[in-house]
Amino acid sequence: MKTFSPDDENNKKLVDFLKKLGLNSPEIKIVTSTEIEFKKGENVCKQGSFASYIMILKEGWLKSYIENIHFKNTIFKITKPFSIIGLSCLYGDNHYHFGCQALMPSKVCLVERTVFDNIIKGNNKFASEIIKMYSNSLQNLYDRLNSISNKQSLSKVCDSLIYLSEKIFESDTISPIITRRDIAELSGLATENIVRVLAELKTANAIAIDKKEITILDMDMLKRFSCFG
Amino acid sequence: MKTFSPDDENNKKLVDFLKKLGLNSPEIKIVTSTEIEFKKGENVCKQGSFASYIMILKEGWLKSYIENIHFKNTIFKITKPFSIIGLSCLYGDNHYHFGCQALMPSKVCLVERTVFDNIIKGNNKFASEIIKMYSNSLQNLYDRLNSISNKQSLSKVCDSLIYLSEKIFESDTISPIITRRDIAELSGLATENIVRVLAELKTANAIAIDKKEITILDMDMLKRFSCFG
DNA sequence: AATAAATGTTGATATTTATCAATTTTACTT
DNA sequence: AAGTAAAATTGATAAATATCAACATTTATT
Repeated sequence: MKTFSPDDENNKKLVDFLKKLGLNSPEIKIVTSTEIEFKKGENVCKQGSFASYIMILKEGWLKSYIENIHFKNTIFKITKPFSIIGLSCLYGDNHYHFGCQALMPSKVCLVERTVFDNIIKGNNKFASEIIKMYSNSLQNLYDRLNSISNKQSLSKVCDSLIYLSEKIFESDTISPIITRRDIAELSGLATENIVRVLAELKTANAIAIDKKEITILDMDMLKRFSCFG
Repeated sequence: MKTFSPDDENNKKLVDFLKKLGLNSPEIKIVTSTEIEFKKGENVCKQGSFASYIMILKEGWLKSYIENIHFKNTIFKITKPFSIIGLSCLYGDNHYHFGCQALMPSKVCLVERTVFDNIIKGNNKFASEIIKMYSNSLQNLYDRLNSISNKQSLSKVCDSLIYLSEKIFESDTISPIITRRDIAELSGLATENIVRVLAELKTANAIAIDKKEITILDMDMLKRFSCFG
């Protein structure tokens, strides 16, 4: 008698995801052969280090960020399964231009860059799907840049909350795995200001706060604040 | 007797560029069939409008930017021939997520999105080259985000000058087609601050200013300021 | 369960940058 | 070449945000 563990279930979903991207069974076998576990807070990749791998997030949550000299990070993406991380390093100067850290215990498949590249070159459907991911990544970065570069704190925080709710958690509730500091680094602000803006939004009944969990009560209001600048 | 105009010369270079990307003669014919001229200051594409075309810059210079409600733009890229613009719109929600304007009289080849997509799907070498461009675009956006989100004005301006000198003009001299306002929008600062920081850099003998033309005298110093944060 | 460590919160203050206003210089148009 | 428009510059001021310090709360560890 065969028993199904949560892991089997997850494996099946991963294979489905990869099939939809156009990979055949041998290719799927190749890209899922190396699996690594990361604890909460562990570095999945370090900015500046040699970019040997493209990573496929199989389980857990990650944050990708750019770090500057004074250890002040800018998070530009939160990722959930199943996502591919490191596409920007597929070509270029061979180094990761960003850091990536696990927000909770996570499992990641590592695929050597050259292997990944060869699959792309031999599989048009897959190449096309990868290009779609690049398009999305660029659009996401444009959105971040727009928010961070020419808006004020209230709008920035609203943008971050909208991003987390709509794009990441697909829920009114933002998981407590996201800290105030994460929101700060996502918004390009200091943590203390996040706390203050969140308090404002709570007073305006736009959000509810239960310890670290934030629930969006009035998305329209957040969007108005976001547009207002 | 055949006479060569500057335009013929330019056509030849464009064809060479496209050949290197892996396009064959019929494909080159297709992507260069529609050519449009833009005057200085004209919109090449407008943020929010329907994204029908991928654009190939054949002659001139363009700036790509994100505009917010209060008409405060953030330039994220300056482009010179030969560059492909609009790759982020190849898939997705069918709208340009950025605006693009001619910095001087420019010529652009328009390629319908679907046509471009079909070529990618049938030409592995070209797909691979396009993916390289996506990688570069992402890396450039990471750099911009890093500069704009967690540095101070001096460092931001240095980043912009380094970008313009090394990546764009490939010269110590930054062309006067770049205005103070352009540098401001590239750095995420107000124009008045750009003037002040440039004056500072001039005093420090890091740059020389002749009207609108800026010459970098001490790149090392700029890089130190850039890193300092 | 107790303790330590990390995260969150609040108020006061300093710093940075934007804005505004006035003027000069440069570029464009006829 | 004159006149107009656009861009650059300067100083003064206002606004926004970061920083610092002190403390509270939550989470992790033994």
